[in-house]
Amino acid sequence: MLTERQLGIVLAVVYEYIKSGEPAGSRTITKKYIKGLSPATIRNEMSDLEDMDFFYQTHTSSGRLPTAKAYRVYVDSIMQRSRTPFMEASMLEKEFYQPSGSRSTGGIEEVMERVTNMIVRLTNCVGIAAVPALGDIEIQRIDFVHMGGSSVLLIVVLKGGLVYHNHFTLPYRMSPNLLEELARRINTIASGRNWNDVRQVLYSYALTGLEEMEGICETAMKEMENLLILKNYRFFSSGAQQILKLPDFQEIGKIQAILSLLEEEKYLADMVEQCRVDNSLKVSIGNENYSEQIKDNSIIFLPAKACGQQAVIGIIGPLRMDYERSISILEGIVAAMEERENEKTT
Amino acid sequence: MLTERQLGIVLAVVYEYIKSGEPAGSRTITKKYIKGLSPATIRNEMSDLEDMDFFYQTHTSSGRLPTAKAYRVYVDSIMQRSRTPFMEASMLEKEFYQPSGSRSTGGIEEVMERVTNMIVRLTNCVGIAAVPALGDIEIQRIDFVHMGGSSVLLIVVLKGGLVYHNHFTLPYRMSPNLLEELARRINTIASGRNWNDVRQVLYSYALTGLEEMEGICETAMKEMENLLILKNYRFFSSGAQQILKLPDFQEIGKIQAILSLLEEEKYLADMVEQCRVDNSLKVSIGNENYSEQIKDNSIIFLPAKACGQQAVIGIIGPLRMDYERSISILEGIVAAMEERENEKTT
DNA sequence: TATTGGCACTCATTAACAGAGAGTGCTAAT
DNA sequence: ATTAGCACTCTCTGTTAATGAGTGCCAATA
Repeated sequence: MLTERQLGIVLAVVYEYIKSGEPAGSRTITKKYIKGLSPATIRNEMSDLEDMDFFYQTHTSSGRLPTAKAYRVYVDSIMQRSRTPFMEASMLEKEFYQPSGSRSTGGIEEVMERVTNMIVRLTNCVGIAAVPALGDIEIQRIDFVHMGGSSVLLIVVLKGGLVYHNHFTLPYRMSPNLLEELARRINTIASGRNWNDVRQVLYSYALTGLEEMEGICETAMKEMENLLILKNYRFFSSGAQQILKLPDFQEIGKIQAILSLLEEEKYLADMVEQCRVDNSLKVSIGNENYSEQIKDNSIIFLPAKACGQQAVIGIIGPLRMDYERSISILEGIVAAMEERENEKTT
Repeated sequence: MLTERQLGIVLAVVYEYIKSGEPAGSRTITKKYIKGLSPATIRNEMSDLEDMDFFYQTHTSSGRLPTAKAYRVYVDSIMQRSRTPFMEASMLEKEFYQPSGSRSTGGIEEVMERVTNMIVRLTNCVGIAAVPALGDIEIQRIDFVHMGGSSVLLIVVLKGGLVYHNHFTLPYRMSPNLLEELARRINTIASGRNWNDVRQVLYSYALTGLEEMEGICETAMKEMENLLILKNYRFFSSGAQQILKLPDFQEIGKIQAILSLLEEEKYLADMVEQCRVDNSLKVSIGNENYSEQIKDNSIIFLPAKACGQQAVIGIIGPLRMDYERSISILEGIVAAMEERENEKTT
């Protein structure tokens, strides 16, 4: 569909624009990328490519700007050729081991936080990390804390150290002792398994011999369901401050788009889900995104492992981002995380 | 120090600027606020007031803009005269009772979140809520969750339902049973009291009969100290998105100032502390703030009560904010919170 | 002595205009 | 198929002029 030369021009224009931030003109292309041809030839090709929706112009005589379609071609070409591993990989490891205070260990939450911070620092874009599909993660412990009256605090600890908690009210008062008994029963069954596996059987088991507590059990179960299923992912992100410095985000509207994206989470959740099940790198460019409002942004997600859990790390940045660098940085971090995982288990 | 008329002019200029956003000229003042005098007279006064540092001009022939000093005079005058209670108070109550899903109750965290959201919605500024001085809050429950090996998850539940958790590593491996025993002992002593009261005695008590666990106890105590003392306040905030819409925040730099203020927290902590001990409304205007970078912002804090705990709610907004409205909204929310408190205990 | 009217002056803002520069599209020549 | 040449378009910058809001100052006034 594209000739060799056309492909070269597309790649050149995208590359030039990523590096310089300026629209690329025919002259620049002949000088820097496709030597031996005259600007006029390139112009003709460019005109064709514009018809094919790879380029656009801000005005009739400006240079060419790549469309999302062109970025897609560019990213695909990057992914095919082998990337040079991120050079500062050694720094990554150090980062992981350098304790952020006195406590050098830390559960999955701390790892995720460090990862996002690292991404922000290295890319100046917004870093994201997510632990997906809570229902699939082994339950470590469940606790009810009696807060007085019929008010109860539910705490769920998942394997890897994710902690969720939520307040709820029981249909009637109950004694702390009964509550403890209930927690013990639930723990006996649920601990070591994941919620999806036990949700069906848990209710009847917990109730055995405590039939008078039916209402309470039901409420408690519903609450756990809320915590683990409705909140399907746990997102960590940072760097919203950083992007304010980027030239691509000098418009308030764009910042707003990103902030609301982070707040909504549901669009991200879709992509994270895809990345997780396919277990492969995902790049979503501009209007390929689900949400209209972030059509000026690109999102990259990569599967990773943290504290024995599946996880996904990624980055949100401008359409015009250095995809090659971003991807190899993410790959470097995933590798560092992997290494850390292995070391832990030995 | 200021004549009656001068005071009137200062108030008029601030008021006019808050309402219109435009610098106030001498003519406007005579037309809208101080009738019966000619613009020339006002000009003379204004010139004097500019020398006294109440006004400044963007250029030699622009209208007058209020300085922080003028805002201070204005705010002081507002605080003296009685405010009309916030009319939409009924809406506030509804808000509190309207459940945000199916669960209508909720611990202090949910209350704080609702409060900040309410502030944002009503003022279009950044809403803040803080639970201060964790060391003073009664401890409800302490838990250790054994995460395998020597890795432990510490969970602390405070009265009102604040939950803190953190991972740490013990100096050597230990059995889950011993860990449970330790937790039980600590709970026996600490539960129902605050950390400041028990920190001294806790260590020796917990150790009695378990001398071989000295290292573990020490680590665990240090970890609790970290959680409760180093993190002296728990801040909730929202609305960073909203302010992007405000005309005062069209400059990226200003947004950045606010975001970093929210992230650092330590400047806010000082003010919250003051507000808490004095138990009174605090307004910090522009360069009265500790931090240089937020000299274009004002912060208002008001003491409040939530779930039996002392709390502080507040708002961060532009220098040019509607102080009167902001304050009465905050007062309205505090009143609604109070009412809710009373209802709970009956 | 406090107030006022009058006037010159300053500065921001806007529009209109011209020239330079970058880049294109088209056409005719190679 | 490629290229050189040229007209054309559009942005960007700087200049100029007109407008208008507002001040500062001074002399007149009550």
